[in-house]
Amino acid sequence: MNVAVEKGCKLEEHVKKLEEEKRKIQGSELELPLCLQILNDAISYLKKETETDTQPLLKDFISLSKPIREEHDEEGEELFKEKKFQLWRENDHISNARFSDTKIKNTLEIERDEEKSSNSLYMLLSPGMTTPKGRRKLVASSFVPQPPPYLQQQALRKQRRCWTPELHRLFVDALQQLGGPGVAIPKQIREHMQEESLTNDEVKSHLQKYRLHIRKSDSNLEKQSVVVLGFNFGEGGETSKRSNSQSDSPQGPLQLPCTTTTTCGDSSMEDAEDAKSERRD
DNA sequence: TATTAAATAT
DNA sequence: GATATTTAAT
Repeated sequence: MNVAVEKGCKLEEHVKKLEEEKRKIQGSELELPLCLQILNDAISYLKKETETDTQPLLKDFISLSKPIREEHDEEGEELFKEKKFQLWRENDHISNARFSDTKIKNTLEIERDEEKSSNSLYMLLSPGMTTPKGRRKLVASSFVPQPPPYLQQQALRKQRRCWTPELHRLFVDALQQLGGPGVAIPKQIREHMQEESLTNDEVKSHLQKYRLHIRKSDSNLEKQSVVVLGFNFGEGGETSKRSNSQSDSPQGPLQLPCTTTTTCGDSSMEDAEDAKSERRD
């Protein structure tokens, strides 16, 4: 007859303990946002439970008798697996990392490897939550978790722009019109190209690559002339790495295969040399 | 596994 | 806007 009362007392006691712990970590709210959230959830759940005096489902969520462990060792893993809860890093700097499809895919692959034949609950990790060995540090919930909407949003990565030869041609033309790669700025280039679908960022990225290529060509050229002048007596380093007739030598075109698998042909930086003579920094 | 184009962050 | 870093394709 006292069973219910006893249970209620235990729950209340536990709520008090939780609230006490909550107070303790409230000072470190920024460092432990998730702990706080978990505590809040647990407390409100427990409170509801004491009110309604329903069968405590909480044991599925948190063990009342044992403290929560953040780390677990091999032996304890099985037991710990039963108490799963989802932890998303929200305010952590790591949350800046995008939740790319690949990451989700990789995580699921890890999951599959680890729990192949078990009753398998997906345990998605937010980026950076694995140990160096790839083992999980924190455990996920007992339902199949979905990243919260804001993380799903982050998962969307812009589709790759393919720089077709024509597009590159436009780009180089624009550069020439605008005074060369050293002076032209992405916004002007884009406007000059009059390619509606292009964004400044895309142009910027392409320009960066273009400039890098020029720089690389320059330094190769310098090294070559040093060798020609007979000053390079040192180790066979860079210059011996490729034969002089290679097509990506400063005089020749550098093929930049387009990464898109389908329709895009080769793009190339072959005009880099032309433009080089025009640039003035 | 290394290279690198393109995207994204700083 | 420039540069550094990350992602993803090959």
